[in-house]
Amino acid sequence: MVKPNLRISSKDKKSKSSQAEDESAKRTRGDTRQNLLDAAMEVMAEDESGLAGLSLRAVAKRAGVSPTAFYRHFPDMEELGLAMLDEIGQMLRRMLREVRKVGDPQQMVGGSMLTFFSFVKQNRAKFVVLGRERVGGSPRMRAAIRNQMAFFSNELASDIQLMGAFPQMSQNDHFRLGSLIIGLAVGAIPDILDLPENQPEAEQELRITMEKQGLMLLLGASQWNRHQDRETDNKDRKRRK
Amino acid sequence: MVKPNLRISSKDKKSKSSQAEDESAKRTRGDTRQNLLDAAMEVMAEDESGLAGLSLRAVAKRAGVSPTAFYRHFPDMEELGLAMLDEIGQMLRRMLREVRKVGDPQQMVGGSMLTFFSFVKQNRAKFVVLGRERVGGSPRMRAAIRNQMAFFSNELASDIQLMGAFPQMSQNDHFRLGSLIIGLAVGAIPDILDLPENQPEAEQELRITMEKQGLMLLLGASQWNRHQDRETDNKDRKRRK
DNA sequence: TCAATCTGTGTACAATCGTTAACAGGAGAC
DNA sequence: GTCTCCTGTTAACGATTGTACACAGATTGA
Repeated sequence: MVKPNLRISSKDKKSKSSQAEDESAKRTRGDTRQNLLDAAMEVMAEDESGLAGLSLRAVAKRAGVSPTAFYRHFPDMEELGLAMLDEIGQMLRRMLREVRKVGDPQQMVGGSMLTFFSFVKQNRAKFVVLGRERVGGSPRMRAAIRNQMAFFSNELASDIQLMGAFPQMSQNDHFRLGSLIIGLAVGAIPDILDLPENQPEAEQELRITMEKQGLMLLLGASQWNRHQDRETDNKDRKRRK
Repeated sequence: MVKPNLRISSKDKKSKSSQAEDESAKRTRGDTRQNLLDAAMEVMAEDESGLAGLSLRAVAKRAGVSPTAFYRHFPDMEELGLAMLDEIGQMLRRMLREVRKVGDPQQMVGGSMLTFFSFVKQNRAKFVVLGRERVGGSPRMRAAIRNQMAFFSNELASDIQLMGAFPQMSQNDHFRLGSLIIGLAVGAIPDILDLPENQPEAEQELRITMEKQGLMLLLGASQWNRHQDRETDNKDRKRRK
């Protein structure tokens, strides 16, 4: 089983990251590093290339800075990518905190989909990066993303376990359920991102589908042990810690 | 591999590349178009960029052809990408045919994961393209992939429906189940592709997880209507073609 | 106060990019 | 035979790329 090794933000210097989304204002003064990060995400979201195909000069120009200034903050594009991932991780943890307030699994899944939706729409660029680099990025990038996802699967799993809804389900299977739910959400990212703008019914449709699918998962989990028992629990006693 | 080569001062440039790779045998003569397609997929699989960041010249060189020859077959890189998708679709349909031989849903899910695994490993480059362009590609590309996936969800759904395992489940919910399973498989693509080479136990672990997750889905589906009935069956009047 | 360190600038250069243009060999139709 | 596509070539272009270098103001520490 994957052990999540969460990479905490490395540098945490001023970290006065402005939450305001005003494009022009936030670029006017100071923190070039942050501007470069934001610029990179913007360019990636508009343009249709991955981090690998991202032009250093384009990023610098978008950040309102000369190309060579880039090297003052990042030795590499990949390093910038990893820094982006830190930001994305923070955002995701914020999301997790919002999801965690509920105490009932069923309600939690339903509500989670709602928060997930709003987070994707509010942090569009970040999710573009996330979804894109998960498959296309460098090995380091992919590994980092996989870690993030494993971390969330774990958190989700232990949340559900603490709720005690499925008391006989093993920890491993709790984790599998968690990663199943996370996978459902992550898999829906491209669908959410490509949602037609002025057509709320399509969004509603997708939302309902996701909610129903989430409930289906939970329902399966609730029957899991019963099923496992009937199946004369064959090859699952190999590791149960 | 020996071209006519009757120009006066030819440089014999491909003497090196013609021997090293097993792949190069198939592009010795004839069908340049196919060679370009294969070359593009190879470059994409090795390189870590999407189709957008793919160099026309690199593809041409890999195909053993001059850059300008590209235009004889494709006006555009995107057009080549769509052609690639056609090939990928064929491959997927081949896979579907192999999966369909089973008559029992539970067995089918278990077996499907196996065939899926072997297909991913056998067609690595194609799955790299598929997973990557699903999120990062051009709108046309993304739409085409979404279509493919919807097609497969549909096929899978009607297969399951024909088996009659969940008689009271609506067609819509059958479709949701289908896309849930497809999503599970697609979501696992990056995990499978990144599997360490010489470590079969990790692969086995992933396979078990996928199988269990698939079964969890089915289990949830089997309880679906019971649950729905209890839930004061809300409105589910959507259209599907 | 002087010196050092950051952080930005502009210039420059070699590679590589996509694309156009002119041209040549081969194959089939006549 | 000739004529005409089809498919490949080389040469060349202008643009854009990443990066190295030298330099300048601003901040900081002594």
